[in-house]
Amino acid sequence: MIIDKNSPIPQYFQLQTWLMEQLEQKVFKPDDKIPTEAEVQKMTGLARATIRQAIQNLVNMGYLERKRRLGTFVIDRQKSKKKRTLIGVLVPDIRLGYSPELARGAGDEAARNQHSLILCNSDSLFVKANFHADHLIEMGVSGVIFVPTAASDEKNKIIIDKFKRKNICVVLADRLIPDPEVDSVTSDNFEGAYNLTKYLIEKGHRKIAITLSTLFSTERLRLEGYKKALEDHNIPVDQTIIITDNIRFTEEVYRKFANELFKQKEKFTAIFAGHDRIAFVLAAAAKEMGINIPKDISIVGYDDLPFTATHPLSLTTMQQPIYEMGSESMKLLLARIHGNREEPQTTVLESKFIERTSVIPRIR
Amino acid sequence: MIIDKNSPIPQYFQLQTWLMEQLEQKVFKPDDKIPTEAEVQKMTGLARATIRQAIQNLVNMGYLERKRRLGTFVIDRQKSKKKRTLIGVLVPDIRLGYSPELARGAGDEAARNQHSLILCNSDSLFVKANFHADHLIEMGVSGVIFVPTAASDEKNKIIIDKFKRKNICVVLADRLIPDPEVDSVTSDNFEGAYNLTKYLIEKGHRKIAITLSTLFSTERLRLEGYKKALEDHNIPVDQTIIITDNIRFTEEVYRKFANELFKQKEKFTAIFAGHDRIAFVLAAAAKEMGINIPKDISIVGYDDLPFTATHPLSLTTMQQPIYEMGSESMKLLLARIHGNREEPQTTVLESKFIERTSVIPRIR
DNA sequence: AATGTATAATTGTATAGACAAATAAACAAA
DNA sequence: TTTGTTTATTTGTCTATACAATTATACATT
Repeated sequence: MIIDKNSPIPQYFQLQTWLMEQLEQKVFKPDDKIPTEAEVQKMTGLARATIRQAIQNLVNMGYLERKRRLGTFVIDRQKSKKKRTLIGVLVPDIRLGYSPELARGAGDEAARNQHSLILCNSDSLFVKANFHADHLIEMGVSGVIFVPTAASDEKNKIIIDKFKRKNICVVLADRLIPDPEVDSVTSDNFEGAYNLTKYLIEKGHRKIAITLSTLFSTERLRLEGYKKALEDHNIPVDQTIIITDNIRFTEEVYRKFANELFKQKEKFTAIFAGHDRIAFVLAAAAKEMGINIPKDISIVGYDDLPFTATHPLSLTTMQQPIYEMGSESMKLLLARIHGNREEPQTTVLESKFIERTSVIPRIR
Repeated sequence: MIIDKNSPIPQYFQLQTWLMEQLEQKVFKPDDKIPTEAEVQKMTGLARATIRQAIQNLVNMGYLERKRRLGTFVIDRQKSKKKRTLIGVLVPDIRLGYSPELARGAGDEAARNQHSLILCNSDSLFVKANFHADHLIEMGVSGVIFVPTAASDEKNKIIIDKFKRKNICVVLADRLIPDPEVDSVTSDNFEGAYNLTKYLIEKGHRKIAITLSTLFSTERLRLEGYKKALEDHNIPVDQTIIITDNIRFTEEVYRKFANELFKQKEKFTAIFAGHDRIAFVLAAAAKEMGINIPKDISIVGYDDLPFTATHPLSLTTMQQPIYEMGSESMKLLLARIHGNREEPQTTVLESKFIERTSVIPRIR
C-alpha cells in the first residue's frame, strides 16, 4: 500500500517518512496511539523488524514513545517544546549604539516566554559573526536574532543559510539584506529621513549637508529619504555636501569628515547627521572651529539613544523604537519556532520625531 | 566469553556495556577501528543483529561511527566535544551604566575560551535576579557572573547559595557583599574616591558636597574615601552637604537632590557626584538655575563611561576598568570551573584618574 | 598519466520466526 | 475494600540468513 519494494529508498525509510507525514498532518494526533506493529505488518506486508526500525528511529528522534503492552504513542511536542530554549542574539557591539536597547527588548520578551538569550558581539565583521554562528549552533539554540554584518549581502546570507540548514529560525533586526528568506524587523528609515529633511526645509533651510556611512541599509535608506525630500521640494541635490563613505563609524573618521565639511561651511545652513553619535562628533568639531551650533548651523541626528536625551546639544532627532525592535524580533522568532509556516515578512516600525533645539529657523 | 546468556540483562546491552568499558579504558582508542561485526560474532557467538543493536546504540549516543566497507570507529570526543559551556551574566540593565562594557569584557574572554554567555537583566531587583537564577540553573550554566542586586546582603546570598547548591561557580562583579564565600572582582572605589577628593582639595576646594546613593557597596565606599580624604586634610565633614539616600538612580530623584543641594550653594565650591550620570543631571539642573559649571562650582564624577569622553561638560572623573572587570571575572570563573580549589579571593582593579576641565582651582 | 573496471571487505537493509517481559484488565480470594 | 492471580496483548530481545550498496584497492585500458 504505502511501500514501493522496487524503490531504491529503503523500505524502513519509506515507512518512517509515511509515519512522519501522518504525524505532521495530525492523522495520528498528539498522545494518540499509532497502529501496533502487528497492524502495520498487515497494512504494509513488511517484516516486523523493518517496521520496528522505522518506529525506533522516530522514537530516537523524539516523535514517538513506546509503552510496553500498550502500544506506541505520539509525543505531544507542544508540551515538551515548552521547554526553555536558548535564543542567540548577534549584535555588532553590546557597548555601542542601539545594541543594549535591542538586547534588552529581546531579553525581556524572551524572559516572558521562559527563554534565555545568548549574547554575541560581531563587531559587524563577517568572520566574528561566522565564528559565533558556529558556536550558537553547537550550543543548540532554537533561534537567532541577527543584525547583519558590514560584509556583502552574500556573506550575510552564508550565515543565515548556516542556521537554516540546521533548522534554526532567524530574524534579521534593524539592518536588511535583499531577499533574505527570513523575517526582518526594521524601522522606517526612508520615511524618517524624509520627514526630518522636510522639517529642515520647512524651517527655511535649502542647503542641507548630510554625513553618513553607506555601509548599512539603514543609513543608505536615510540618504534616499533625504534626496527624495529635496526632490519633492524642488531643491537640487548638491553632491559636494553629501559626505559619505563605505566605512565604519569611528570618531577619528568622522572628525575628518567634519573638517572636510566645515571647510565649505558657506555652502549649507543645516546638517543631517547619519545618526546621533555622528551629530555629536560634528558638533564637537564645529565648536573647536568656532562654529556655533545651532546659531550658525542647524543639525539633526537620528536614533535618539538614551544619552541623546540628556546631552546639552539638545539634538532634534528621529527616535527609533529600538526596544520594540528587539521585542518584536523575539516575538516573530518565537512564533516561527512554535511552527509558524507563513511567508517571511518584513516588519517596519514607526519612528518618532523628537523636536529639541538644535535647529533654528532660517528666514529667507 | 563476555556474554552471560542466562543473565536477565539483555545480551545486546551486555555487549554495549562491554564495548563502552573498552572505550573508557582506551582499549579501543579514539579514531581506532573496533572489531568488525563478523569478528565480534566469533568472539561472542551472538547473532549479527544483536551485535548491530549494541553498536547502533553507541553510534546513536555519539561514541562510535560506522563507515561502510571500512568498519566501525571510535569517535574522538575530546575533539568533537571540547566542552563548550554556558556562562550566565546577571547584570542590572544591559542598557545602563557599565553593564554593556562589563558584558563585552566577559563576552570576549568567554569567546576566546569557546564559551557562550547568557545575558540576564535583574534591574537590581531581587525577584528578577531570582527568576533568572532559576532559569540559568535550568539551562545548565557552568558558572555565573553576578552583579548583586539592591536587596539586602542576605537576599543576595540566597541567590549565590542557589547556584552553589547546584555546584555552579559564581563570581561577584563590581558590587561586593560581605563574606560572600565566592570570588569577587571590583575596583578600588575607596582609593579612587580618596584621590578624587584629594585632587579637589589640592585645587583649593575646602567645601565639597557629595551626592550619591548608599544602595550599593561601590558608592558607599566612595563616600568613605571622600570622608577619609577630608579627615586626612583636617577638613571637617559637613553633613548638610552630603546628600545621600537608599534609592536607585533615576533622573527625577537626582533632580530633586540637585534642587536640595543648590538651595545652599554658598555652602560649597565643588561637588563630588557619585557617578558620571549623576554629574550630568546635576550639571543640567545647575544650568537651568543659572549656575555656571565649572566657573561657579566645580564638579567631578566617577566611571568615565564612553559617553562621558565626548560629553561637552568635559567631566573630570575616575575611570573604572570595567572591560577588564568583565574579562577578569570571566577568567576567575573559568579557573574555578576548571577546578581551582583555592580560597575565594577579591580582586581589586585600579581606577585611572582622568583630568578634564570641570574643576577650576580655588584661590584662597 | 588519466580513466575505467573488477574485487573483496564491510556495513546496510530485509525476512521469518521465536520466546521474554511488562502490564492493563478481569477475576478471585482475603 | 483490599490484595493477589491470571490472562491477553504488546513491545523487547534474539537467532539465522540473504542480498544490496558502498568503496578502498588493485589492476586494466585508454
